[in-house]
Amino acid sequence: MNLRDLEYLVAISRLGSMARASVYCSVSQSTLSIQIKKLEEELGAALFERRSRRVTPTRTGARVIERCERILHEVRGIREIAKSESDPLSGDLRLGAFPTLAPYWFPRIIPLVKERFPKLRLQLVEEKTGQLLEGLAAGAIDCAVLAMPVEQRGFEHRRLFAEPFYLAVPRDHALARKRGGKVDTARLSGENLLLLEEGHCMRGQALQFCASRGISSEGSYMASSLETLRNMVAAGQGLTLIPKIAASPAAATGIRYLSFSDSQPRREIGLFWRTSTSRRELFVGLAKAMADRRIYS
Amino acid sequence: MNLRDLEYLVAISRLGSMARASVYCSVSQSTLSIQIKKLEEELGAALFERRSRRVTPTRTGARVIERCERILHEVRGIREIAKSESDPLSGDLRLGAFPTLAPYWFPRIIPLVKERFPKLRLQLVEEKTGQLLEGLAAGAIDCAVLAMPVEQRGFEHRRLFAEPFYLAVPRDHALARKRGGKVDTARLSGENLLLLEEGHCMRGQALQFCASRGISSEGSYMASSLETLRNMVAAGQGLTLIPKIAASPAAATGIRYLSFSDSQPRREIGLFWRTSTSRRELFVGLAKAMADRRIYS
DNA sequence: TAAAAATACTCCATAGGTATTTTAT
DNA sequence: ATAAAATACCTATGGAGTATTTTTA
Repeated sequence: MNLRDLEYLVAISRLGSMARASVYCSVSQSTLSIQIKKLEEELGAALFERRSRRVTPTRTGARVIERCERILHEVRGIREIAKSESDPLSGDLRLGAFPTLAPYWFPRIIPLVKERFPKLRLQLVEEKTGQLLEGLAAGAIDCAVLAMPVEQRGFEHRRLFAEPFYLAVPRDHALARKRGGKVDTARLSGENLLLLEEGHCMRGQALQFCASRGISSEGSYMASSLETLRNMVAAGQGLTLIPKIAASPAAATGIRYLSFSDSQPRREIGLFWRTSTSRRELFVGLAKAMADRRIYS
Repeated sequence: MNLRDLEYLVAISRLGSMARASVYCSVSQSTLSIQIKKLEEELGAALFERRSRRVTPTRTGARVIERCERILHEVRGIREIAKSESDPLSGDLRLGAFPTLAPYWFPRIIPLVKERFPKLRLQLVEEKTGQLLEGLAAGAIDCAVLAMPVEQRGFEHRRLFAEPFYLAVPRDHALARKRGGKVDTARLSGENLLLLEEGHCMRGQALQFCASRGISSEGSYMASSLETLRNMVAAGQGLTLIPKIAASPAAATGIRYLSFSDSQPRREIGLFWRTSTSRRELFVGLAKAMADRRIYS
């Protein structure tokens, strides 16, 4: 059996004649005659009654042809799907980002994607880096915005931007009074740096920052979000690092954000996808658009 | 595109590997690789992502494979239909009969068919001969019980039985008093023979009977059924012919049925089907069973 | 290095064509 | 006599095989 055979069946049934159907199918009459005969032999049942002026389906044939029509409809559906998604800039796109970036960054790139890739249906996924990598590897996510570097193999990426961390201090803290809003890391010894809980990539970055500068990070409490950290700082529990994108003035109640007068800690952000993807072209384009766009308003 | 290709798609998707799917499909790995590539080219879309350890469907591929599974399910359905109906003694059978036979004969052959052709689903159609011939020719009816001869070409038949006509007379009629329940056609001149309306094959038979024996048949009223004719006879409106099968004692209220002492009028009944049918075997068998069965209890 | 897919080539089964015969009206 | 399907015979496309190369972890 063969999809073409099914088309023959339907055509013969519709036109009531093998000769006419052969014209419709652009094959010879003998081809139809032979193919139908073969199919009947394969199925072990007569599908058509050959009459003098016309060919009519048998009862069995009629039931078979009904199904053929459904099948051919599904096949047309397959071609439609392929056609509509053959444009690499269309279709569903599941984009992941980690929690200390996602809520601040997603709102800014949604309009960008809408404008530059209007046929893309964007689905946003906020997960910690570990989950994102799993999802990416499993194919549940198409691409993800991650802090670099990423150890796991099998991914390709484009760098999007580097983002500085600010030091968040209580408004009434001694450091907050430094003019210029800058602080020297040497001044931080003895301060308590508040950290996010395990699993957040930013926790690692903060720990690295502490380690490289001999700062204590024996946080008695671990926050599960930047917002909690911010509240803790405002409540005078300690200091913390806040990525620039999350340090909007509107969220500065009771807090001052200081940059560093010596070396600025930062995170490098990239867009990652599976090396094996068939949508590489799209992802490269996306990354380019995302890198071009000014993130900080 | 090709049904086999669709099976390949599904197998690869299920097994996550072309090599494993090739074993499952009993073809070589290269065959799958090539066929899938061709299909992807034909559709203009990537269906699988080739990764180092496994092959996974792309978004498009997943949607296509969904449809493939439906299609393959329908195809299995086609094979099922063919298998279940490949037994010529099974399936639906639309059997027609004309109105002066159908209501008396159908009840007697239903048990016969049930017993001898248990897998046959019998559908009974009662129509006048003209309609039956049309339905038969159009394929709406598979076979029909008709009074012979049938002029129209394209049909084959087997004779089932010959059925005598009785003369129905009012119980108090002079003819009813003849001993032995027999009547000579010579005694019928001057009697009024009641007829069925146009379209009933039995009307033609009755007219022929009248013509061949010089009997008047200027019926002022034409009945639409044997039951009406019977009522009219009982009411003393005239005489009529009644086929033996319809002349049960239970239906004899106020009526006597007489046979003829000279030549007995009769109708010959046969089972007819299209010459082009693919179920000839079944119809011949059916006719044989019907002819064997004693009709009159 | 190993495991998988892709490629190169060869072969042949079969869909398809043309010409002709058979069948049924 | 005509119109349609079936058949005979030939061609060629493309599905499938084996052997090998490429790719990626």
